[in-house]
Amino acid sequence: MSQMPDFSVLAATCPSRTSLARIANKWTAMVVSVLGNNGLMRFGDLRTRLDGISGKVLTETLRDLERDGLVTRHVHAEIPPRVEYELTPLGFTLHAPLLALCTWAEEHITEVLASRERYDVRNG
Amino acid sequence: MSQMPDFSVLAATCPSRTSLARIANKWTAMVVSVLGNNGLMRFGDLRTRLDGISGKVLTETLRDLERDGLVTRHVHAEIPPRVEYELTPLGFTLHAPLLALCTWAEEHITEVLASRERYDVRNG
DNA sequence: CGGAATCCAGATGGATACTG
DNA sequence: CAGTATCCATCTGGATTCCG
Repeated sequence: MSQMPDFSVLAATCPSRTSLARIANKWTAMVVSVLGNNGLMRFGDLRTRLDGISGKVLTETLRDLERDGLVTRHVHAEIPPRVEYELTPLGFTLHAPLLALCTWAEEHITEVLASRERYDVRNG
Repeated sequence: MSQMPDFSVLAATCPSRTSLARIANKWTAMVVSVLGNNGLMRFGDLRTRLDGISGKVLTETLRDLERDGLVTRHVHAEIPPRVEYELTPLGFTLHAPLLALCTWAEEHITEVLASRERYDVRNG
């Protein structure tokens, strides 16, 4: 039978690590979660939903996701312009895992905050 | 019935976003994956396993994980010193989700690389 | 051995102004 | 509206050195 090359994110020069760096990222998790929940979304709506993100960072995040094949960009020839984004099938395979991270953060923040307080009291 | 406060990572000032920023991170994903697979591990072994990580970054990552209650640090009074790390029960709840991200990167890197090439040809 | 401290180059990210 | 371009402050992370 044919042999798949062995990729490991643990190897410093393995290309898979560059992909991990993109998906294991705060904004990526939020963008993929929101796009996965809502389907097609305009740039501006995405920006509003991801409270606090700057236009520059959202643009860069979306462009990187598009480059990796996780998001599709739809430009409409209208004035004013309308640009919409949606997950590709590949991107959608990340929706559940990344949404899980967002949900984890929300569900466990009370424990995390308590741990931080204990840690900060013990130390400086 | 009692009411849980609503936490949302989508809200810029919600503390859960600080927790998401910590867990949705390349090195966190790798550290938690490796610790979850191997149990108790020495600092040096972890450093060797996470090929390419600098001592400084590994120290900081582990300290932040410890502060958030995801990792425990065990210091042994020996010469030379031995320091071991392991996931807490809370940290272990992240093992499967974060390992899934590492595995995703390895399993889909071929598609991702192909997409990057197409993108780079179309654009500059 | 497992750090802490220091130094420093480069990446990141915000604010602002401008454009099709 | 959805960017792009520019400027600039901050953060990140590597390399090196030193210590218990």
